[in-house]
Amino acid sequence: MNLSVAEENYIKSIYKLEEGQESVTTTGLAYELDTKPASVTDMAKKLRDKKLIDYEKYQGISLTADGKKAALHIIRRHRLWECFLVDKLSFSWEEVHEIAEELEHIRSEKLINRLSDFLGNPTIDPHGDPIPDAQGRLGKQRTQISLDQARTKRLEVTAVSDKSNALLEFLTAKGIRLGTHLEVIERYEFDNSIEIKIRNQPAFTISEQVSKNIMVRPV
Amino acid sequence: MNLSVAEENYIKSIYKLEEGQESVTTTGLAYELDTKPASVTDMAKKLRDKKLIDYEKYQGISLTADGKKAALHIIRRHRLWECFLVDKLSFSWEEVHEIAEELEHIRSEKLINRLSDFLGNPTIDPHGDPIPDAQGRLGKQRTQISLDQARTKRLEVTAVSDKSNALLEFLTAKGIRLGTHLEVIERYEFDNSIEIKIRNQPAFTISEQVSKNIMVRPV
DNA sequence: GAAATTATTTAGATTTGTCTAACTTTTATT
DNA sequence: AATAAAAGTTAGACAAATCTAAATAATTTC
Ligand SMILES: [Mn+2]
Ligand SMILES: [Mn+2]
Ligand SMILES: [Mn+2]
Ligand SMILES: [Mn+2]
Repeated sequence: MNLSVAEENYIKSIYKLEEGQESVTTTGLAYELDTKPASVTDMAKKLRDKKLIDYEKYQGISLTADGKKAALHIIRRHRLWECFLVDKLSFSWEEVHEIAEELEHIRSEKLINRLSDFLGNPTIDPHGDPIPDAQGRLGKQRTQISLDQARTKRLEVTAVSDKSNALLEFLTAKGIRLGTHLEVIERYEFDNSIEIKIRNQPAFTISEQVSKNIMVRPV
Repeated sequence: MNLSVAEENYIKSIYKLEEGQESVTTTGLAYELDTKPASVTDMAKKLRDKKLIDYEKYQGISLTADGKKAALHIIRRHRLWECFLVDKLSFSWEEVHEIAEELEHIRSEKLINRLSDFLGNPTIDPHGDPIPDAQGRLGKQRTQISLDQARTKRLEVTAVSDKSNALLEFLTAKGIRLGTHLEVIERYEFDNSIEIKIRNQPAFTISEQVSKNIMVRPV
């Protein structure tokens, strides 16, 4: 199956929406891809013809087994390139998503497997997301929850859900990276903001919007 | 100036043909790009509108200064990616052209300059071709001539003109690489074939077609 | 220098991916 | 249940890149 760049981007976005439990709607996918609902309907028909999605009009979209497999291969490429950019070319984690968005469409099995070897076959990308293997399999992920739901005090940052520049730059500024250990000092019920402390640095407060997008595990 | 993949491929091919002294004709460019003359005429109008080429109907095509600059930037990207594939991912020189043909279109100044640094700012690619700098300037090339025209006996291979799989695999099989030192034993006038010797290995004969595509310098 | 051949351009079609505007279906509200 | 609002689809258009077939220009051959 040889997919166009546009088709690959759709498949990847559908996977992302499905992953977030949301049922995939025409409008939601249009928003995700920064396009119009009419365009989504058109593409949905095409992807259905290629048996990559199940789609009946007015009934929403879901990936078939083939579609899911395709998605995982694109995600593998995306995340491996992100690793390359960060580990080898010293890009920061907020810069890589955009470039990987293009690199992920370079089609060569050999290239991507060599790249993986060159990087030491990493299993998570610079944002803490797991990298599928050459067969498109995801290793079982470590249990992680979002910081706003964590109920223990001492936590380690394992991933970031939102990859926007805005959030990633904010986290960098605050000294929050993958692997950062933090301690919850206080939770304020009023606005669900959280006061946290990193090592010996002075404590500071982060909003619910931020804490929802930081994934952590107890430590 | 934001160019499409198709436009970039045209610009690069025009540069290549101009470089080879040939005047750039519609049919010649169509052949080079594996497309049809009618398509070339269409694209020629578009590139003229963008002021990248001079073109008047029936009068052939030539790059403007802007077009030449654009070409050199694409060539820089192509050749740097080739270096990456060979030096870092251990691809062989006959495998890299095709993949670089896609990678060259990834648009990010920062990416390509970081890549260049990562590779140690190489000045020649795996086929012996010079790599333009970030400003699109080519360093002065070492004087080289094709093996069929060389008049001295002891020579060093500096580049290969033809990048086809067929030739590159042949050269690899014969032990001819960039930097290989060879000695001309005999030139046969009948078919312009040449008998050569590499180090202590037994001499062998290569055809004019091959020797025309091997660039050398006296040593 | 006229005829034949070759090169180039144009006209009209096609595919892919997108859009707007109009229409239809579904869902929410009263 | 009727109506209003939101969500989704269709119809028709457009731009990019390509093609085939037909027309035209340039070049070569005799
Ligand atoms: Mn992409
Ligand atoms: Mn990522
Ligand atoms: Mn290319
Ligand atoms: Mn090369």
